Amino acid sequence: MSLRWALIALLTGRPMTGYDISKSFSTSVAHVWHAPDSQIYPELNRMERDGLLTSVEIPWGKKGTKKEYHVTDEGLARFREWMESPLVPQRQRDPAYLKAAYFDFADPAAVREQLREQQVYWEQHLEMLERTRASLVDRSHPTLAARIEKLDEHEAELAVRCKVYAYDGLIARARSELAWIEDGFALVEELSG
Amino acid sequence: MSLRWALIALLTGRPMTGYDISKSFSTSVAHVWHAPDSQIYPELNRMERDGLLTSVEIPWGKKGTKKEYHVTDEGLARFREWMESPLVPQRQRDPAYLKAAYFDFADPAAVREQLREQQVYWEQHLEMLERTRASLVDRSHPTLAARIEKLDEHEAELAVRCKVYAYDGLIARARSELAWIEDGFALVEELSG
DNA sequence: CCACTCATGTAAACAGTTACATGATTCT
DNA sequence: AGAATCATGTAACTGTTTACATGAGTGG
Repeated sequence: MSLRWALIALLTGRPMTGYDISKSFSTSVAHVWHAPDSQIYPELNRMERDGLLTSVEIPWGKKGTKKEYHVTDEGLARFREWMESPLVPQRQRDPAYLKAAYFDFADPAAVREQLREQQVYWEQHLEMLERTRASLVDRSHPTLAARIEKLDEHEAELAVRCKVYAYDGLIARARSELAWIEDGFALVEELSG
Repeated sequence: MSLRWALIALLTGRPMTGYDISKSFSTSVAHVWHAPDSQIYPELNRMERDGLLTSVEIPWGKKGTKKEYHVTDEGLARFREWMESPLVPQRQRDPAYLKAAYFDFADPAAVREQLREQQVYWEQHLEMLERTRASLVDRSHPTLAARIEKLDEHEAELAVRCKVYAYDGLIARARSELAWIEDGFALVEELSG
């Protein structure tokens, strides 16, 4: 259900077509919420049907049109409702921890290899998060820039702080994963030694 | 698919009935992988059909029987295969971060309330993780105790270290969440001030 | 005999993944 | 002319959640 709110959140910045949204979801939004095209387009249609969005047909090329989605008052009200409703704690379901608990069942070399892969992944992820955080602070981030255009300086500052706060959480998580992976290398030495 | 491996992982400790497993999944295993009864029983049947488990009918009371599941060699081999196969990085999909990025859309009092709830949840969760970690270190944890009975002291020590390592990761994550929530309280002061 | 635990599921709905499908437009 | 991008999906499948269903055994 959160996909719905992630879509509204994005569209409060500026109206977008399904394609624009889909591109955002494969870049910056993906840090907070991932979804493939095949989930986005049908959900946009359902949201329009439910009155949370309206769409404007925009000519594209000679014959084609594209649909630009706008958040309705109803959509914004529902978004606020969700924002203020209690957050249900996520159930733990991360294969990395499950595997770690049983590292003694696997070949230490294979474990080391997996740790290396995870390390590369999280290092790249962390770098991306830090780049995005910087683009929020200096307000060069395109979606943020579009959003804060409509706001006064005080409101803009608060909007930026919230986004930076979210990224700080993600960055802390990434660092914590990397520290844990580092400890994993020490553990695997014991397993093979 | 990881449910399957979580089930085998648990059953490598000792043979269990569906009910035992289901109880484990609502207590200690839930720290690493959550699943409800309605997912566990059908999966056990599929795993038996696929030759990963065998079951022994055990009389229960006067008329009834219960099924005790044992991991087969095939099951153990497949588990090792999974353990040594690359770990696909989890896509980010945590409503807490999505909400945080848009805190400026919500009433600060509502945000503060949610932060408090999250704080209570993570504090309790952390306490439970630390209790479980302690029971692994002193080897009083029932599933672990059953598992290490079959092992020599060196192997037992390694098995314990792996489980402790997994819990250390979960504990670090919980602490990181709590620190982030703490920062959230500071942020919400700015939003309402 | 009543409540609780033990025991095992089914059914429907929802969320998410993977693979496939198609055609127009713009850039080189 | 061909490649890349813009644009929008459908279909089949897997995984997860929620609600419901049922009955035997055990302890007070």
